[in-house]
Amino acid sequence: MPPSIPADAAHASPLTQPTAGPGGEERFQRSDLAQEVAFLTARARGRGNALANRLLSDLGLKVRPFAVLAMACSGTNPSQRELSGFLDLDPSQVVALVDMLEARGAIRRETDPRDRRSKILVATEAGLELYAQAVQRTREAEEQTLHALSPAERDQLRELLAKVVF
Amino acid sequence: MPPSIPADAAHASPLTQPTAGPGGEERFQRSDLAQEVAFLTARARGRGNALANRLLSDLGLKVRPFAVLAMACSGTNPSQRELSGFLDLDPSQVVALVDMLEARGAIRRETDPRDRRSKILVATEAGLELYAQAVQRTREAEEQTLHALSPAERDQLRELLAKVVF
DNA sequence: TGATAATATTGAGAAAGTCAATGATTTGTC
DNA sequence: GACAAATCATTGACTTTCTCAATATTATCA
Repeated sequence: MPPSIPADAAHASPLTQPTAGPGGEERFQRSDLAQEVAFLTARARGRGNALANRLLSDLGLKVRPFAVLAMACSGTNPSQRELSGFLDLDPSQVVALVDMLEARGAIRRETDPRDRRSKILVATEAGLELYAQAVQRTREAEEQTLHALSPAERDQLRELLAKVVF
Repeated sequence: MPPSIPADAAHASPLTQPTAGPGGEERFQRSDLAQEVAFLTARARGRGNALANRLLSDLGLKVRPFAVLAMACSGTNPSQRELSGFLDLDPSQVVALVDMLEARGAIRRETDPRDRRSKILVATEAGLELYAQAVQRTREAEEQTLHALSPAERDQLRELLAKVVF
């Protein structure tokens, strides 16, 4: 067996140290990609989403329906169009989510008297209760997701992200 | 026209001020949901992703393939399994992405001599050039996405997110 | 009044995510 | 050394999510 040192050097045979580090992924943390905010953000949202979905599952909810419910419970009386914009969802996706939550009796559609084309979402009593339960789960998810950050750092992160997206 | 003050208060008829504010979504920014880091993160990644995809489109790339290419170009010699973990993708998704990039001639699979089950990804010359082009696009996307933040704030954000996800 | 635009909705098709099964290979155990 | 169990890449089926065009209803504007 040859000493596993191929002849050419440039970029043809980087098989010299395939799995160098311990066993983890620390090896990748210095890559260009790992420095991109976009990558870090995607990873954070992926992890957070997965955890939140898990914690919400016993309520028969996922993150998306939760967001719609939360807005219906917010007292801001959003229309579906506004929700579509605020939650970055296609109008047709909002329809599906609202259908589901309305079928569960958590929210109601009320046609806006000012503009009878649009439907305003309002929470039912049951919806408010469901939301109260769900919020506990998402708070726990946030707690776990951000456990590496101090309270001050969490506020910092929240404010920086708010600056970015608003 | 009545003074638009419905008889019941609680949660039955919130049709009083459907579209109060100017025209935008400032109205929703004080909702509970808008305070959740998870929501802000999802929004940031959604916006950033969409922009990056747009800027990468003339290279025939999207964010996901770009990430795989970036790791193949990183000099860390990742296996597909490692990529799956690092990028939060199902192994089968990695297969599809690698197939595509390999068909384009941007990367190659090399079976790890230390473990002949796993394949290590390495960039070709053409892949390195493609990556160089692509990185310009993603830098521009990051620039635009984070335009509201100062350089110091961008570093802060990067470090906070890194703490969260690593 | 009539033309134009916006809202919710439907439906179709593409893309992405999830999961189980498989062949090849490695690792651990006797 | 042989055998069982675990791991990697891969395939395929399946579900969920995304994206887009078309439509009926209602508003807005000239």
